[in-house]
Amino acid sequence: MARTKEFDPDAALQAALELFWRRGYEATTMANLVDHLGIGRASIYATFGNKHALYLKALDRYAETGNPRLLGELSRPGPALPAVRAVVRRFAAEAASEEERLTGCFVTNTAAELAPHDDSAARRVEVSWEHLETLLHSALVRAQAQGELADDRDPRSLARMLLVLTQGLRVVGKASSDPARVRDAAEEALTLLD
Amino acid sequence: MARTKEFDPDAALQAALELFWRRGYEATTMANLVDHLGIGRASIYATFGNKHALYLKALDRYAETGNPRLLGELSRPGPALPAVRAVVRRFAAEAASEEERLTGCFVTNTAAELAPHDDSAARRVEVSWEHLETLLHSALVRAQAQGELADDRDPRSLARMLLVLTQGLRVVGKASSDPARVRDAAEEALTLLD
DNA sequence: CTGATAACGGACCGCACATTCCAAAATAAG
DNA sequence: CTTATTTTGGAATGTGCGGTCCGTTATCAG
Repeated sequence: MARTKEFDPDAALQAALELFWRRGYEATTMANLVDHLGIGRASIYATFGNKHALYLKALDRYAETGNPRLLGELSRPGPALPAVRAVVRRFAAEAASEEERLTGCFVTNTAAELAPHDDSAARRVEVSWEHLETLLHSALVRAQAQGELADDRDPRSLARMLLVLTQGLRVVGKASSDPARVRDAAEEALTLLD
Repeated sequence: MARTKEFDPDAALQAALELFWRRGYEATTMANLVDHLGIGRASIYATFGNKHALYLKALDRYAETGNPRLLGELSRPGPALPAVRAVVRRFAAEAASEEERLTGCFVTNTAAELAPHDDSAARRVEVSWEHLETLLHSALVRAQAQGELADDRDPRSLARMLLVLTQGLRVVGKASSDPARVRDAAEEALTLLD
């Protein structure tokens, strides 16, 4: 009946995610997207709506595919505390890397750039954080049940503290040149789990 | 010899700071600045250079005048730990407030929005963080000397951890609606000082 | 093969932005 | 008072943006 699409919408969305992730919302122009996705302007609009809608779709995709392996460790049976430590250390390592300077966490970036004046973006950020906090919380509860964590510790506030810390790591990593700073901060926070 | 300025450059800079602080760099237009400062476009350019230079001057002003009273407590003689706790709690309270959603910490905002692709802004952010870390560090060293903090704790990594945490508080506060989250996170982190 | 349909690329549009220009106004020195 | 000098507000400029339009091209049903 009609001509078929010449590009893979899924791959295009992934490419858009990469670009938004690296440069942010405002700094990414439609011309950049046309170049990077390798498809025509009109096709982008026909497929994804407008720039804002495309950004939200990219954010959704990031949230869905965002490191399922690492976070999966948090809910795997067995010792829970090592998984929590691994997640925090991973955040710190990424925050300290040179590459981080240019990318960071897409959710953190969205929180800082869009959340204050964009409700639909803020909602998604909130969902992501809620998700991570819940994952950390249940891992800590499990750790407590398994005797890895003292009974007098509060898993809820520990999870919140780790969540806030990870977001801080990403922000500090964006402008701080000294990798030791984020590493020290993470290790110090992890002593709360001893 | 010539006509005198009709406005106070210092007050104008303060007004520019307020605007940049509330809306960020990109979202603030020169037209907004003209309205808010109450002076003409040409006068702004003649006095401050261009938009970017004005932002940097506003950032410098923020760093100079940024809450000297609160941070001054950190170096005042007497018990040091209560001052550290007060600073962290202040950060948390501001991050949890409704107003925070719209302002946040100007340095944190700059780190997230400009630092990745603006070296001169990144340098100033780095200086501010270095300053806060140093203040916290020397307060903790003093606390240790005065027997308020156990000798086996490391003031350097504690200071770094608190610095990263405060930045995380500001970012999370920007998009998270639950004030308890940042409050719990801060209190949990402060138990590291017990 | 044929025609209806949808995707394609690139030209195009209106707008908003940062920056500059200019004529009028106001000041201070002589 | 006169004149040189600077400020001032508003108009003008040029650029780059997000979004749309349209002629062309490819696909599929019959």
